Amino acid sequence: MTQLGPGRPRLEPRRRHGPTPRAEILDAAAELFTTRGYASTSTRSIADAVGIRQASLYHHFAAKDDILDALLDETITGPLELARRLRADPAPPAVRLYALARFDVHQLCAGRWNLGALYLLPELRAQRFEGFRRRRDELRGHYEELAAAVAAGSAPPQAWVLPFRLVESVINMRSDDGVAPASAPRLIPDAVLYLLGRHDDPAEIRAAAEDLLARLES
Amino acid sequence: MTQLGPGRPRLEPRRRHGPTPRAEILDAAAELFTTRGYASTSTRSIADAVGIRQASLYHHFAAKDDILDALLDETITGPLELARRLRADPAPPAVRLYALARFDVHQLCAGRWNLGALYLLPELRAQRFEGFRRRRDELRGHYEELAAAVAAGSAPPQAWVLPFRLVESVINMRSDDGVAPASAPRLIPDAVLYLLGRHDDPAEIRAAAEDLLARLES
DNA sequence: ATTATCTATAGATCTATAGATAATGC
DNA sequence: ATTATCTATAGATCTATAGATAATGC
Repeated sequence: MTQLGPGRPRLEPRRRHGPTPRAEILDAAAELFTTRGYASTSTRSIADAVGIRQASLYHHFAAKDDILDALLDETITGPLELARRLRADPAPPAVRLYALARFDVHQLCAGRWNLGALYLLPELRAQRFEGFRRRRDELRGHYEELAAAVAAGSAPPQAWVLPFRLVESVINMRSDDGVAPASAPRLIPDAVLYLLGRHDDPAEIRAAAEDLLARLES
Repeated sequence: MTQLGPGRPRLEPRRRHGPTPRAEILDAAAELFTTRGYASTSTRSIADAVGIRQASLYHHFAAKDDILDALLDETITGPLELARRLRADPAPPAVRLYALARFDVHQLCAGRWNLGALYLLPELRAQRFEGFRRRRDELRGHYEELAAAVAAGSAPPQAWVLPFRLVESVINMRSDDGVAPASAPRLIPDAVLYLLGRHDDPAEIRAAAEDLLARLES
């Protein structure tokens, strides 16, 4: 069949396309966890979606928990690394905040599944996921620090807590509409600036943020 | 023991305080569903939290589904009824939108459990919960209609989709912080107006919205 | 008679482990 | 030898139903 390396051949053809069995499992789990829920998704249904036996999952992950944790880690790493780099960057805070929001919204929209929806799972309150929660709290702290530096006098008091929430809102939009809103990568960062009292045309900041992202990603 | 009416006495003392066994069950389920997840909460654990046997739940609800549906219905009814009344009200759109946001945020904050967190459960995509989804979509439509009427020229394009999302964000705040943010009932409605281009002091609109709510609730 | 509980249990899962098997690669 | 799969299954659930029981209220 489609034998790619060592190991006993599968009985079923490949149904997910990923570079490794691990990636195939993560892709299937991402779909099922986001559309049916984590606890409602059995390891059997993940295996079925991949085209392997239920027990074969355990060659790649020691427990069901670990599949969810791997997905969470994948999604938080990008924005968190970016936020850390932005912290030390000499660009103006408004440009840095715009860049972070734009990157984060794009990633939340671009993925094949709405992985951001996993962030709100009550299951993440368990001790098992403390590592993820801490990383996400750090990301939120970076947003708030940047937003506080950007906020102008006319903005509503405490508006600096809202940019992070506006970015998260694309998760809800995507969940309600079924597709990622095409306008979000521009609308949300623009709204972030506006809400913080920057009412001038954001074109300049937007362009500077794109340059900054290109610079930091290289 | 604390025998309040007909029926065989419980073996355990009451642990939840509600006017009826049904209310006790809903209270226990609200806590467990929001803190551990819907699918992760067994009917046994709900019964334990109430102080009855697992099978006794089924005297009050025909299925586990129905407990969740009852909770969802409780939370959407208030804002939805208000939004319907506001639609025909002669008050200015900004006052009506402020009133709706203020009422909704207050309810999301005031409840003993963070029931809004249930809205994002992937389980709600099942056919079973279509009724709830439709009611929530209607509420969202009311927000967008009012917001579009309020939006001033300087607001970011499509900003009218954001007020509903800002209101929802108190769910995430409450989930992340563990407690409802005390400032939210003022911050969020203020931010809604600000984001739609109304930058003048919101005190007047706020006062008018309070009056409107007092009038409509009587 | 009606009600709300109880006991007991069927039948269907579900996660994870043990150990066999069929490839590749040295 | 190493790897990725397979088969088989233990043991622990979990939801829902059947039917008994112990109150209240007419």
